[in-house]
Amino acid sequence: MNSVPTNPTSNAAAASGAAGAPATPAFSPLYQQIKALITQSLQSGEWKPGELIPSEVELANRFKVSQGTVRKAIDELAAENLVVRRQGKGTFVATHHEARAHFRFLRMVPDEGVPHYPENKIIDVRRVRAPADVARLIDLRSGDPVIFIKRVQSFDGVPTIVEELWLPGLIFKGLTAERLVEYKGPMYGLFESEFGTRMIRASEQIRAVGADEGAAQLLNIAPGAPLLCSERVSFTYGDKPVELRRGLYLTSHYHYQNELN
Amino acid sequence: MNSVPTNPTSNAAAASGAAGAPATPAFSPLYQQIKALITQSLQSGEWKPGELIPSEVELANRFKVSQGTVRKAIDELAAENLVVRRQGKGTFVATHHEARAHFRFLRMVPDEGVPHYPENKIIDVRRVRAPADVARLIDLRSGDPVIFIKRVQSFDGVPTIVEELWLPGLIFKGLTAERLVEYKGPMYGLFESEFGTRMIRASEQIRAVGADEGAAQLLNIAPGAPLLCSERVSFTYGDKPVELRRGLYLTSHYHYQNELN
DNA sequence: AAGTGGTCTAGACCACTTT
DNA sequence: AAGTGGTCTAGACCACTTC
Repeated sequence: MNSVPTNPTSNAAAASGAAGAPATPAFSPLYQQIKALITQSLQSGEWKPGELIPSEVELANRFKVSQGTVRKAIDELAAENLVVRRQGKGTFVATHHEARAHFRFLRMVPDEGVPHYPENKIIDVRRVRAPADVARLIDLRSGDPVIFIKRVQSFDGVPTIVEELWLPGLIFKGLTAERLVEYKGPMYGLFESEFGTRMIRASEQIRAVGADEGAAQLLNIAPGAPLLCSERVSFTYGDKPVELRRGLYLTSHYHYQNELN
Repeated sequence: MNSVPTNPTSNAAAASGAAGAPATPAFSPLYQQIKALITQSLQSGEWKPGELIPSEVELANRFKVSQGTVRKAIDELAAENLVVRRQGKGTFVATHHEARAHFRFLRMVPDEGVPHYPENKIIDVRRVRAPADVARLIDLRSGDPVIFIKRVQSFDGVPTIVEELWLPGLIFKGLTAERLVEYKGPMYGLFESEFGTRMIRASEQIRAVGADEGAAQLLNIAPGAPLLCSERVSFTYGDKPVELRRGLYLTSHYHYQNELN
């Protein structure tokens, strides 16, 4: 990455390219460099989720650029949900410990009535070796240690979601079944608070399948009944995949809500 | 809406609120007003899909504001996919007649290989009266004239999608079966070119269901086989709903791809 | 060379929150 | 009153496209 210039003109000078320099150096706009620096501070934990980051003026002084340039950098981070702006207060590191964040990744909403968060029942937690398909998806090697979690989520007492999670063992080393059972709220909140790993985006593949025996029993439905089947890979900073989640969703009274923009 | 002030200070003056004025007038930032004016020109067809809109400098002169303010307005329109910026060329009205737009609304992609657009087979086209549930969703009254379209879409010759579309009869008056059959490419392209109605966003509800007799026959599968079931309402300018689309998707070799950001 | 969008700066003032 | 993000301006220069 380019270094941040100490005066406004040096970037332009660099961009013009001195004789003998590589043909196509990876130049980027100043505000992108600032954005990368701020992202680094987020990733390193210099500012933790929920905390206030330095003001625009302060960051502008620190990086020796104008406030407008810092502003543009933060604008993009806000658009990517990495930070949250609050007028008069400051800019905060985004966190999964907020109602507004809960339904960004959980898209199941009731056919009638207002969305609410499901209850959580942990079925199984194990330390195992990664199967080939799992390893490939979360950037590990076959046989690497992973944590396997199985759970059922219920809305108003009705079991609706069966999920299996695969997590890199190295990152989530201290994760215990007890902690998972006692924890209320989104698992991403737990990951962020206790393992310093914040999920920032996810990629999901959705299919329809017939319920297998196991799922049918857990969801209290007939085997073969149609279920939504989701395979999701979640990414943390640097587009690093750190979770594979396979879910079966009963869509009799809830549905997957998606906005196409 | 507020009128655009002819000098930079008048908006601030208005925002401070004269004595005796309503308590909470609906003031909005200048750039939002400019954005609304540009959107109006898009909606009215002053600039048609694919066309170049006036340059930032020209718009700034027209509206008597600075280029920066126009820029911020256009930035938001670009973020909402209403226009497309191209450096050195200008800003263009977005259109569905582009490869890049095709997969914004069609989320079915192959499990392996690169996404491509399906072939289209029109099964039925009728002018009917809107059932209550359809009318409610696209902002009509029960019994209002609607156009009903049924079609099957195939990837590589394999029928994969059965869709039923409901369109307000008033807006799509001249729509004929012949035109639909001969038209290649996304239907949204046809709607935009020939009916001046451009879809700008959609809201989708997804479920898993068992195939009914009709769908099973069209998709060449067994009745009861699991299918993705989507109900989508599409909106044009002003958040006006103008299409209801109900689809059944066979997800044996294709899946619904979704990015959670 | 001229025109377009893209970046960067500097300074002013506003709206909101806290002290 | 002081500090924060939000808006708006004016001017400079850059990168890209077209003539």
